[in-house]
Amino acid sequence: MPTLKDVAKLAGVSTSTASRVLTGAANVNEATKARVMEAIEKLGYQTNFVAKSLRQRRTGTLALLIPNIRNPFYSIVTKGVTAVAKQHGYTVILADCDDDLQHEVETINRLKNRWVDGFIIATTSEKNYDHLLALQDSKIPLVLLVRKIDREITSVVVDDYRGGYLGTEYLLQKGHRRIAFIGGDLNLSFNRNRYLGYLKALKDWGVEKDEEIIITRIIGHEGGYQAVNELLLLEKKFTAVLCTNDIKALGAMRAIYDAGLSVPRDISVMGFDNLDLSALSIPALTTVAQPAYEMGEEAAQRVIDLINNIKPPNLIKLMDVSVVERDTVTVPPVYL
Amino acid sequence: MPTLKDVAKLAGVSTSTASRVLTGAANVNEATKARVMEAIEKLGYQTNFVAKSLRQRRTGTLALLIPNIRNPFYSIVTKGVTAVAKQHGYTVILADCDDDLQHEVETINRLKNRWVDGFIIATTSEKNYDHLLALQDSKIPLVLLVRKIDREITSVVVDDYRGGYLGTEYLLQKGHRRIAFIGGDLNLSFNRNRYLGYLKALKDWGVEKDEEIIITRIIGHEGGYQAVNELLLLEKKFTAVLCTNDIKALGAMRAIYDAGLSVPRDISVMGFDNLDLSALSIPALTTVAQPAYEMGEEAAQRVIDLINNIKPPNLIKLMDVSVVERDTVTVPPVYL
DNA sequence: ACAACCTATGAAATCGATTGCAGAAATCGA
DNA sequence: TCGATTTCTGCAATCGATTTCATAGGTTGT
Repeated sequence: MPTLKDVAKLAGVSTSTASRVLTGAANVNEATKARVMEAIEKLGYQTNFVAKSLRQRRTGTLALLIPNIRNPFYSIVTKGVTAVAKQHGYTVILADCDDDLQHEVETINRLKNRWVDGFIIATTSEKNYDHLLALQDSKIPLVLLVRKIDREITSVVVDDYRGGYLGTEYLLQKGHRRIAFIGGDLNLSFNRNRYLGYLKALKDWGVEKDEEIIITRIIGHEGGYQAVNELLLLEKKFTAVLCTNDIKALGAMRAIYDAGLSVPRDISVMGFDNLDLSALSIPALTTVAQPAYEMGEEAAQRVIDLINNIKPPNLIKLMDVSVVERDTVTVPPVYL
Repeated sequence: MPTLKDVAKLAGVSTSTASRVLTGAANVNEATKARVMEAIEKLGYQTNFVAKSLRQRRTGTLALLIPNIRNPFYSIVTKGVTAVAKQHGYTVILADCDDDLQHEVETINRLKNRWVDGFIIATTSEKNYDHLLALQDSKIPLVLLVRKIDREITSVVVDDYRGGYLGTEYLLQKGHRRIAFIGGDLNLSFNRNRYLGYLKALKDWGVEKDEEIIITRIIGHEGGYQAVNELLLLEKKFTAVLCTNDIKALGAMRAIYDAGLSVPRDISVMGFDNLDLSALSIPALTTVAQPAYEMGEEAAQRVIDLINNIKPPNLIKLMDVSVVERDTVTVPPVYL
């Protein structure tokens, strides 16, 4: 691989001048510039980014930490991040933390030593965030994504409260009054907010909440399946289920199907996320859509702004949600 | 951030000695070593990888290029790669090429300048591979993944021929004789091999192939949907469909469902991939499983071996496949 | 014509580590 | 005891770019 020295020699100038041509610095004679360009062309020279990084103390890389890339939501987020990063000439280092806090802490450390210019982090745990505060203190630009903590850190999150509200409201508008809730760990802010949105919608429509058809701490597909089975055992009638993600909703649908009931004729199901697979299920899942791609874009834009010392107008960007109507919600059966 | 110089000063030694302690070089006095370690501890020193990379001419990073991270198959592959990379102290740069050859070429160039130690590439196009040959020539370790080209390059691919054969055989064993085929572009080796496996199984069982129920060049969910609709119009009876991926299979299932028929009672459906979502569909999809995670692991191991000048025993690693029995395949309806 | 000021360029320092070479100190052998 | 060998350490070069500083030569203004 040719170096700048080779280019300079061929062009008959010093490396300083050759470098000036590359960086587009002002004072370079047109003729010399042309000679240098020619040499660059002839040798097929390309800047060595490692050397450049060392000298400039910046590497042109962004780190993106996510809990688990197998969750399709995060692969869409990732695409949004990389698209914007590429536009601005940044390379993205993707780190999958395997839903493990320890892993996350180690990764941050490792990448710090590699002089990553900025971090975008969808943290595994919202409770233990000492490492995030430490990172913030070390002055490396940091943007939190999806998950946020209770401190002054630039964040991009979805309006989960509104999402919970809209999803519930949609069911209420269809005529449902007995709406079961299948959610995740309420210690995570997004789960909690979706739940609060659900409660608020019920309240606004004058529907009494019923603790018995509210199930939380549910994880994954199997969790959704089990939750519905429990609900069906209760013999308490419910005509719709609001799930806090699409995966749980698919598990719920299977339980309903296995019980010999039909979606949406007997029970309507509502998801949350709008993953690709929600359009593929049979019947196709009605769900609250999160703008995953846009969130990735926004986070990347923000971290790049921080790198360039541009302060964002607001610390926390709340992304909007919307209901995507498909085939798992209909009016409730008359026998209620 | 403290540098090695700071450490050396605090320990009262030269940077050379401090460096020797870090790199674990032989001749360092135990007492000095201890003093240096103490200084490292006290300052919280951590090696600067940019400087280290420049001097050692290696960066400790691997590049993983994939066509599209939204394809869940590749997110599993990615996890396999990163797991092994981490074990060996490598950081992975993931590049999503958006199914675009030009994008792939540019990315390779960009990463070359960053002195990536090795490349793992699931190339977008198997036809245009000049850039891959050039990369091979530049002596940077390279492993091809999933997609392969017709040259002497270390590759990790799945035994697609056997996959096509096994899937078909499974249907034949269940009693099916009229098996439709819904496949992708036969110019891609994996599609072609799956198709050839299908033909061979038919032949081995003495079943005549029928071009009319063989549809190729199908893309995605919608493609699978359309393909089945065309097949149903033919009024040629078929009792099973072999799809060359799970997404197409889900599209096929929806078409069958929309036609008022039932899977598997009227028509059996077989997929290929064994994505997470194939377990979530209703009924759950019977499919030919590819060991995506293991392929990622294998590719990472191979590229690391190449970096360390360990030659692999065979140039092309053929990963095994297996049929995962779920609920979309049963014996054909009697009326045939 | 002379001071003041540009313009264009090169020499050398710098980023932060690793490593070849040389030499001091310690150990060994006879 | 003296030379030979081994052990340990430091100096300085190196990786490949960027950037500060100095300066030669040219231009401008008065």
